[in-house]
Amino acid sequence: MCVTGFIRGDSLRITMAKIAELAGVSKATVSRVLNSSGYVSENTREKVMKIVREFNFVPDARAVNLSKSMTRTIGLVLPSTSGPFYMEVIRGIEDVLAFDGYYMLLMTFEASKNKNETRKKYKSLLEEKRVDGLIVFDPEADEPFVQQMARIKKPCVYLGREYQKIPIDTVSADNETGSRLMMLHLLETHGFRKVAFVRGPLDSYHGMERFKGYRKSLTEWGIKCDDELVFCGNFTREGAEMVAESIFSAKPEAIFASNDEMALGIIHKAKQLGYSLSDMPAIVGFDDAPWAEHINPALTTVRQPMYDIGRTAARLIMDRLSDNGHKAPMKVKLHTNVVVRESCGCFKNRFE
Amino acid sequence: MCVTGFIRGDSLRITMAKIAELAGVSKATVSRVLNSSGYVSENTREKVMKIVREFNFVPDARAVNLSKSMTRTIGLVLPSTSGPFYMEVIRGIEDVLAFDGYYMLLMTFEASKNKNETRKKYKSLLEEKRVDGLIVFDPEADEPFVQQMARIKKPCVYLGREYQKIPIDTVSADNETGSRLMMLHLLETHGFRKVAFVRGPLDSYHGMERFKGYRKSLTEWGIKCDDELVFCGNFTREGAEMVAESIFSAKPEAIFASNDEMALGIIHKAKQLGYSLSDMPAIVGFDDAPWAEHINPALTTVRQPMYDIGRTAARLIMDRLSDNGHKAPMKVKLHTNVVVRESCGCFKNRFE
DNA sequence: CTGAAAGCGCTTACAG
DNA sequence: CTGAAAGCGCTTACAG
Repeated sequence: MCVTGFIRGDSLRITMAKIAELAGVSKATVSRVLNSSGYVSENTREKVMKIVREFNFVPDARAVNLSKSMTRTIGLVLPSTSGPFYMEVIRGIEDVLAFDGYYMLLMTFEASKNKNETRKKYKSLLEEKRVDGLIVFDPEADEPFVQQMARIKKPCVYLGREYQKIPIDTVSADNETGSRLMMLHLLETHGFRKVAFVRGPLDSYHGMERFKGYRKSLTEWGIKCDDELVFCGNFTREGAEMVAESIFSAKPEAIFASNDEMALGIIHKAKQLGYSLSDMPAIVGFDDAPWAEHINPALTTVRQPMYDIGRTAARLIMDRLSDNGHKAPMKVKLHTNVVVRESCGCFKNRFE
Repeated sequence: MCVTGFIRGDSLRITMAKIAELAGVSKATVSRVLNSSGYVSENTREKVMKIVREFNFVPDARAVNLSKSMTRTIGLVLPSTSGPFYMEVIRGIEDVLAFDGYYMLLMTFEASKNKNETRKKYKSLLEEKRVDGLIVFDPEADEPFVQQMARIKKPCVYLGREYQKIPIDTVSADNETGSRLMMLHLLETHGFRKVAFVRGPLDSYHGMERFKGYRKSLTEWGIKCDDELVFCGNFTREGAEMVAESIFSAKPEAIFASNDEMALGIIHKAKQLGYSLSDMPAIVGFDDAPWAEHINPALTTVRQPMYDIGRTAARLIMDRLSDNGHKAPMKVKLHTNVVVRESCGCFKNRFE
């Protein structure tokens, strides 16, 4: 059986109409066979499947999407892919999406110069129905914008912040408490009293949260927050190396860098300045970067449950998609925890 | 002007037909305005845009895709997201896609148990026209399967391998030459003659390539390839730690682990066994993992240009998409290079 | 159990 | 410069 115009196995231009014609049935029947929906006699099912296989026919997803009014795709927006742990978020999300047969559209802020352009772009992902739902990690998005996102009334969860006043799903880790847990370790376990803090960029939401935790802890312990012990960084290693000397000259017992990159820079500088591992002040970070356990001394830091954040967010989206019930927005908050290694002074110099 | 059934700003159920009706023109005209295609009088353009803005109308991408017969989406398939450098590939690809206004659909092997299932899935991405093109990093895909991919006759580039006999675009880094460059460094610069090699899983294509480079170098230098110096690993740190002791007892001058994870495991074990940094044999890796420069000693390793691989692949796809010329498949091969740090013996113990 | 027909929401020649 | 109409390739009540 050779039909003019088509080559077997060439799925390029074959459509359901052709399959129907060749099988001697209607498009509706082919559709039923392919979707296992409605009744089809075993006989015609066979007949149809034979042709389908012969031509390796695969329905056009764009047409299916339009008809069924869905896409089986979830958008994911991340600040970057190179960050230490965004990959964990992706993994958490993919695990649940793959299970439900959904696809993931990935977009980052990295490739574009203008953040607001990127925001417009991810917003339209939802508006133009290119995705059924959206997961966004954009902690610098301001409230009016997030309000707009909420008004689209499509499944959308923001990661990393709570936006308490906005009716939108969020999943975040408690950065402030993370800071406080670290301070607890430094103040209680080690008995330090003079703890320096290296801030991130002042417009960073998480940087702010972490700093708040530091200050509140000091207050709780009745320690005055000394401005001389608070330093400005920009979350980069280089930036931290620049201020490292002035930090050292303030003679702190411990240095709390608000991310691991900066902690690394400070440790590096300390070595350059001739500090040995044993007389270096305690230096701790935040994030638990993939290399944090490998550096020398191994870095004590705060870990955010990135995988769980991704997983929880994806679950939330899937729920919204199936229930389509108008449940109240959820504000999920996950725990951070301190990963104790060597750089705080615990287990110091195990192999030396 | 309040139209029944619609709330301003509610883009949920408004379609082009409604916009046309409200603006008192035809759908065709609205389409022309929105796409800036064909002639439209300034007057009607204004009229239409006013309504469009008022209702925040965004055309349904699914319908556009179906009509225009495209999706502006490229699929990307990766072994995992947690690997050391896949993120670089993503970044390279995204940089060019974002520039051309394309979207990226990401899929990994990680979330699924069965590799062949995943292959079927990414193949259908192209068949069902969910994406316009596909970039695949799946070095374990066998030739018959890749043949099938080639026959789909849609833009598709395979990363990491050449598949010389198959007419399909590929972009890969030269792993074998990478190994040889490393061996050159070990043999020539350091004058080592007794170099152990730790293989990856035997079914790994890259593992094979790297091993070949090792053997060829030895042959070239007239050194007999001693089986006693070749060890089996599985690309994991734990696996390497298991064989580390037997490696040491063979007393090699240098140990070439065919990836960084294994090098790390061996270094770790060496420390545990009491080796000091100065009497440890040279230990080098492959991949340049993000933490490779941070460990102690800093790891000498081979670097693949992952960003360039991604970028090149995306460019290739974009070209295919615009030209739609039937140019011959391209086999792009990029260079690897040795990153010299401390673990080979160069700059040993700078800060000690 | 099966088919004719309308519909999903756009685009694009073709007339005028 | 603009509109009527066909088309993209499916799905889905509705009849029978």
